[in-house]
Formats: sequence, structure tokens, C-alpha cells
Amino acid sequence: MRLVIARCQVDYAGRLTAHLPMATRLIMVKNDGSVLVHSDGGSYKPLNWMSPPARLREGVTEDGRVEWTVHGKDGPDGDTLRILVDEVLSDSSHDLGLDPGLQKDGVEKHLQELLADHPGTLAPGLTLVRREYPTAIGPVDLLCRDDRGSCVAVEVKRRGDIDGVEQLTRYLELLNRDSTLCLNGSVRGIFAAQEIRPQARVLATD
Amino acid sequence: MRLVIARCQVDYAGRLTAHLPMATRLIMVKNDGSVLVHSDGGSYKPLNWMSPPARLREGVTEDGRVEWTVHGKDGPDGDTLRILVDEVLSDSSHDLGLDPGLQKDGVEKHLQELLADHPGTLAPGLTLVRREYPTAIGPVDLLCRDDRGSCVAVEVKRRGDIDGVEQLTRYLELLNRDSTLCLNGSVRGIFAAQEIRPQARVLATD
DNA sequence: GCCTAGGTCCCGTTA
DNA sequence: TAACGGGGCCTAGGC
Repeated sequence: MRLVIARCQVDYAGRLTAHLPMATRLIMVKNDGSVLVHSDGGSYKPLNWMSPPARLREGVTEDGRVEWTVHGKDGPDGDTLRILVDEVLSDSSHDLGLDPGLQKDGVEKHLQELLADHPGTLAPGLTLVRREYPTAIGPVDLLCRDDRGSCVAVEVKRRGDIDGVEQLTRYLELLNRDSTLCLNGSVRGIFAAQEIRPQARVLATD
Repeated sequence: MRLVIARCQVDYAGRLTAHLPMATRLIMVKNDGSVLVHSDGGSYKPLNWMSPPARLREGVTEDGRVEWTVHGKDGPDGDTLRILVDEVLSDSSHDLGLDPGLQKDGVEKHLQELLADHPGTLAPGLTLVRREYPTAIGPVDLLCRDDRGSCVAVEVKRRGDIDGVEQLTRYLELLNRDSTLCLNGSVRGIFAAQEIRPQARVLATD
């Protein structure tokens, strides 16, 4: 990994165009060729970048200024990052080796597993039929039966937003066309989320 | 901005938990307190991070090892990043100053402006009534009239996905209840996108 | 290989 | 301020 602190101006041209005026920034060059331009603030997202695989070429403009050109996977025809380097304040390289990688836990899948093990917490007497019940428009997170034998479709989300409610509505419409599922009355839906947005709540009660 | 190359182990606990085994990495500390842990590959996203505002405290564990603790906006009760520093290979600080910021061009808004100026490209004889036509559930991107005087609602997207079609469907349902708009027949919808996903196409023709 | 859904999403804009 | 919608989204999983 190469770390360069430099006064620079950056121009990206690709799916959109973006321009960064001349200022002092960090330019990070990873050994897969990817380039990240960071300022001293903001969040984890760089101001401008090039995703791997990429290639950095150091050149000089007609009027003698240092210019770095970074091409993406499609080469000179695809996304391009032009970095005009005015002054280099620091330039260092470091051998980091391969990273063993990240281990995560606690996202939506985990939430779904918990609810699959304890469907009774959603509604009394609820029992699991199966997880990821397949339909023509995608899998229903949890298909359950209540104490009266009626089917209940459960949509699990970390954040309850309007499109989640619509997703559940689509499933319900489809499932209710299946006569084998609505033997004991129509299929109901439960929207389970850690957080429900107001717009979603309005639509859900509709 | 402080740049540290170090052999370290990182643990995040917050909305989820994540663990990074001991390895050599770049630790970037920005002057708003945010911390980014990068490996020498992957994409622009750090392996682990803490968003601003954040505070870094350098401490020592019971058994005498160096441990950095980063707390997020909610302090010790909220998100926490624990960095066990085994060996520091490089440690440098740089004054970057404020960044003038990024200028973008060419995203959805720009596409909408282009279509507003040339509605005829969507359908022959189409003329613009207004952009961002307000409704109870949000603004319609473009409201137009065709050559027979019927209203046409246009939803503009860079990528045509299923939720865009549903958004347009909601608008159409609402607009068709407005008698002043459907004087010359019902309100039609046009879904304009640079790219249409197959799932969206299926729903749209439904 | 494409396509879909989720994210410690981030981020701007607006009510 | 909170919420909603877009993103050069990125990334993992399914078909």
C-alpha cells in the first residue's frame, strides 16, 4: 500500500463526472491498483476513487505538471480518474500482506433465524412451516400457521420501510391465489422489524 | 489526519458485531475523530470503521498490551471499536485543512431535466405540464399531456427497478381519482430509465 | 454469468 | 430535525 499526501486536483469521468478543486488530500494506492482519495473529514467513503481492478499511470501534462491517470477494468475506454499533483508532501509504501478477512454477526439473516426458532413471539400459537418459502416473485422469509391452521406470511426486516410492506403485500396477493394455502381462511401477513418507519406503518394498516 | 500502519486486531460492537484477526493494516484517524481500518485490497469500504463524531482513547489492557478504544456519537453506551495494537510500523500526522468539496453531475436530476426539455422523445406529441407535480404521496417526476389531451405521468429513474414501477402505479391510482386530470381519458404512465430490470418489466406490463 | 436483496449502508434534500 | 430516496452505491447469495 502506498500513501501519498499531496496538494491535488481530481477529476472523475465515468458513470457520472465529478470534480475536486485543488487541495491537500490523502491518496491511497492499494496493491490491487485501486485508488482512494480521502479528505480529513467526512465518513468512510472517499471523495473520489477507482475500484479494482485498476491501473495507475504517472505522467506529465503538456505544460509540465505531474498527472496521474487511473483506468478501471475497461481500460482507457471506461471509467477514468485524473489526478493533477501539484505538490507531494509525503510518499511512503508499506507491505501489509493478505488480510484474513472480516467476521460478521447480527444482521437480518440472524434476526430471521431467531424468529424462525421462536415464531410464538410474533403471535401466540404461531408455528413455523418453513423459512424462505419459495414463490414466483421470490422467497417469503417465514411461512407459518396460527393456532386455527391459517397460513401467516412473515416478512423480516432490520428497518421497516415502505417497500418492505409492499413486498409483503405482493406475497399475500400471490399466496391467496393458492387454494392449498388458504384452506383454513385467507393468508395473513406479519411485518416484523426492529424499527418501523411512519410511512410504512400507514401503508401497513391500509 | 493521522496514519498508522500497525499489526492489530479489531473488534466492533454496535448495530452488529464484527471481528478482525491480528494482521498488518492501515489505521486512518481523521480530525473529526472518525477512524477507518483498511487492508491492502478490497474496495473503498474499510474493513471496519467508526463514523464521526467519534473519540479515540489510547489505553493499556490489564496484561499490558496497547488498546485503542473508539466511541461513536452516543459515547461509551453506543457503538464501540476496540483496536488491539500489537506493533506500530509507522505513525505520522498531516495537516490537510478543510476540503472544498465535491462537484457532481449526470445523475437522476440531470436526466429529469433533459427529459423535461424534450418530452417528445418519450412519446410523439408529448408536452410538459410541470416537473415535480405534487401529490399527497410525493411529487410525480414529470406530468405531461399527449396529443389527445390525456394526462401522462412519467417516472424517471437511472435504473428501472421494481419499486420504481410500484411508485408510478401508486401515483397513477391517485391521479386517476382526480376528475380534473382525467377529463380526456384516464391518466397513463411512462416509466423512463436508462436500464430496465427484468423483474420491473414483468410488473410493468402486468 | 446475471440478477436480487441487504447494508454498521452513506448522503443530500426537503418537509 | 427527521424522514425519504438515490448511489460511480458495494457486496454476498441464488439461479
